[in-house]
Amino acid sequence: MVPYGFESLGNVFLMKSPPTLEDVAKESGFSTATVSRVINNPSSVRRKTREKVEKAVAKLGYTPHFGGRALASNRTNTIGAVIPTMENAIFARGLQALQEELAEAGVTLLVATSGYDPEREAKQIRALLGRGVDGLVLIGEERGEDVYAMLESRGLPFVLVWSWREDCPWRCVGFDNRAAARAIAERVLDYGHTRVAMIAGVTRGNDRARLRVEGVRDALAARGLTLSDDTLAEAPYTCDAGAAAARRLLAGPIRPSAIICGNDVLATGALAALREAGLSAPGDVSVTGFDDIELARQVDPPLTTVHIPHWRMGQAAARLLLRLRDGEDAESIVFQPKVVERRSLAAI
Amino acid sequence: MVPYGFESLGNVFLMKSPPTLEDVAKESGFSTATVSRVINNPSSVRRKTREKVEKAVAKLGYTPHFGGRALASNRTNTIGAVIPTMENAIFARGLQALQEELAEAGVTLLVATSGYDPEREAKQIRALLGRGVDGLVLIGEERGEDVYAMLESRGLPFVLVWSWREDCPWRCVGFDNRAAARAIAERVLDYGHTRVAMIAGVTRGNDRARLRVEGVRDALAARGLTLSDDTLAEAPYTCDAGAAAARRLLAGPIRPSAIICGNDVLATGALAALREAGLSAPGDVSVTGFDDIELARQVDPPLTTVHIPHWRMGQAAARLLLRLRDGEDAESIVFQPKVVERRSLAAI
DNA sequence: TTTCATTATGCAAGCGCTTACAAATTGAAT
DNA sequence: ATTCAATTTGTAAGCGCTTGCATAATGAAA
Repeated sequence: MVPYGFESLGNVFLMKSPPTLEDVAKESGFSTATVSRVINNPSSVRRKTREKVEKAVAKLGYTPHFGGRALASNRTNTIGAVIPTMENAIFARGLQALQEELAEAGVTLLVATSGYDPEREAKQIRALLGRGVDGLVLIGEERGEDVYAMLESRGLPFVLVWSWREDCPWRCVGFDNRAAARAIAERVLDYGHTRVAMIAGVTRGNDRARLRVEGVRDALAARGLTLSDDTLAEAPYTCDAGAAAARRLLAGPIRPSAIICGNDVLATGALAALREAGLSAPGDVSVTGFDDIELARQVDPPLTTVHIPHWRMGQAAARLLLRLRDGEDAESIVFQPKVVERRSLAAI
Repeated sequence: MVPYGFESLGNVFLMKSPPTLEDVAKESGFSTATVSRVINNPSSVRRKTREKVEKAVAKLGYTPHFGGRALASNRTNTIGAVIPTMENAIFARGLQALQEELAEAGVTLLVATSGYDPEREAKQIRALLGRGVDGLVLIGEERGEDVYAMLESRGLPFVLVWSWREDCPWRCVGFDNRAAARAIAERVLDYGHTRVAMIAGVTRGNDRARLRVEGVRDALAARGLTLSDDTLAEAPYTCDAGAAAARRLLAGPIRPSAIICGNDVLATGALAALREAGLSAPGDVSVTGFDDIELARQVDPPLTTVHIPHWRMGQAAARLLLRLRDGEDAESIVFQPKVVERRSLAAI
C-alpha cells in the first residue's frame, strides 16, 4: 500500500492506492490465503478468524480487485447481454428483471447493444467474450453459424431470449412468435375484418419480426386472404417509422380496415398517422400491437395487443443461465403469450 | 494452451483454452513484450514485425484477457454508470448516447441501477469500483458525503448528470432543475390558472425532484400562491403512482385546474386518472410533464412539458468523463431546457 | 496426558498481461 | 569498414488474487 501524492495549489493530497488482500492479511495477522477464503468461502474458516478478518476488511475498506480475481480464478461473475436497443421500452423490463435476478446471485450484468445489426451484434459478443463473461444472454435465434461455433468452441453457456421453437438446438427462454402473431391476427379476423394490412419490424436478421409476419400470413391464409406489397410494410421499431409505414399503407389502392403491427411502438406510430389523416381508431381503422409495453395502455385508444411476460422472461433467463454456468443442465422455457383486448380493435 | 476435453455421447469435444499472449509470441516468433506492444501501441513496432504478429493474432483468434490486462496496467477501459432505473424511458436515451460515445473511444459502459435508493446506489458504486472502472457517471448531486469522499480518495474521475448548479464542487453535465420547473410553472400561471397542484417525484435522495418542487414554489410564490398538503403529492415515477396521486389531488377540498407533474410518466398517470374520473384534459384540468420523453407526444392530449436534450447530455457526459480520465481538465456543462407546448395545457 | 483424525491455516506457484530497463539491431554519417 | 545515435526488441519483475498441497492447530477418544 504505497502512498503517493501530487501537489495542487500548494497542498499535497495523499492518495492511498486501494488496499490489497495482502494489506488485509497483515492487518488481521493471517495469510492472504485465509483472507481470500473468508471472502470466497467463509464457512471454510473458523468463526473467530473470520471475524477478525472481517474487521480488518471493514477497517481498510477493502474491495477485491476484479482483475486479479478474474486472472487467478478464471471466473468473472459477470454475464453479458446483447440487446438490440435500449432506446425503446421493449427490452427494459426484461433486462431489469435479468439484472436483479443475477445480482441476487452476486453476478453482474454487462449490457451491450447491437442496433438490430447482426454484424454489430457479433462484434459485441466478441467484446463481451474478451471481458471474460461467464455466460451470455442473446435476443432471438437468428445469427451467423460462426457466432454459434465460437460460443460452442469456448464452451461458453448462453441462452436465447424472446424466441422459442420446438427442436431449437440451443437453450431458449421465449415464446412462439409465429403462433402469437397468428393468434392476434385471428382475433382481428374474428371481428370481421377482411382488408387487413401489416406493419412489420425489419425482418433482416430478426427472426421474431419474420415469424410474426408468417404468423399473420398463416391466419390470413386460413381465410383465403394474403399480404401483398400494398398491404405489408416493414419499418424500424420507432413511432415515426411506424407512422410513415401507416401513411403508405393508407395511401394504397384499398384502404385497410385493420392494421396489425409488429410491436406496440409501431402501432403507436400508426395511431398517430391515423389521427393526422383525420381517421379514427378503431372507428375507421383498427390497430393492434405486440409486446404490451406500458405505452400500450397509455395511448388513445389503448392498444389491443399481445401480452409478453417481460419480467418473468428475464427472470427465467437469469435462472437458466446460472444453472448452465454451474454445469447443471436445464431445459428451455416456453411462455404462452395471450392477446389482451383493449380498445384499438373493434368490429368493422 | 492446454487442450482439454470432455466426453459426450461417445464423442470427445476438444476445447482449447483460449490462446494467450505467449501463444501468439511463440507463433509469431517474437517476445510477449513485442506482441503486447503491437496490441497497445502499434506505432512503437516496426511494420514488418507488426504484420507478422497480426497474422499470428488472426490465426489463433487471440483476444486479450481482460483480467490480466487490468491487473498489469491498472486500467480497464471501462466506465460505470449508476442510474435509478431502466424501467422507464427517462434514462434510456441518454444512456444509449453515453454508450455510443464511449464505444467510439474503445471504452465499455457498465450500467447498474439503484431503484432511486441512496443506499443501493452507494453499494452499486462500490461494486463498480471493485470492478476497476476508470470513471463513473452518476445521476444527480444528492448523495452521502462518504460516497464523494471515497471517490475523491481514490482519485476516481466522475461526472454528475441531470443536475447542475452554480458552485457545484463536482463536474456536472445537466441543467438547473429549479429554473426549468419554475419556467413551466410560470407558463401554467400565464394561462390564468390559480388552483394549481403538483405531483412530484419522491424527493428523498433526489435533488432533481426536490428542486423541481422548489422551482414550482418559486413561481407560485411570485403570484402569492403556495403548495399545501392538499395540493402537493409525492409519487414514485410510475404511471400508476401518478394516477393514484392525481386521484388524491382531485379528491381534495378544492379541485385544481392544473396539475404540474415532476415528469412525463407521472403526467401520463394523471391523464389516465382524469379520464377515469370523467374529466377532460385540458378542458377541465390542465396537466404538464417534464423530460419530454417519447411518451409525451403519444398520449392524449400530447403533453406540454419541459424538453431535456437527453441525447446531447449523454454525449457530453461521455466526452467530459473521457477528458477527466485522461488527466485533462474540463468544465461542467449546462443545458438550457425549453418548455415545449403541446395540448395538455390550456387557458382555464 | 497422549494419540490421531479433523479441521484450519500458511506457503508458494502461477493466472495473462504490461512496462522499466537492458540488449540488440539498424542505418546514416564518417 | 567503423562508429554512434536512434530505433526496435527482449528480459524479467511484478500487478492482486486463488488454490493445491503441506503444515499446524484442535479436540475427542483412549
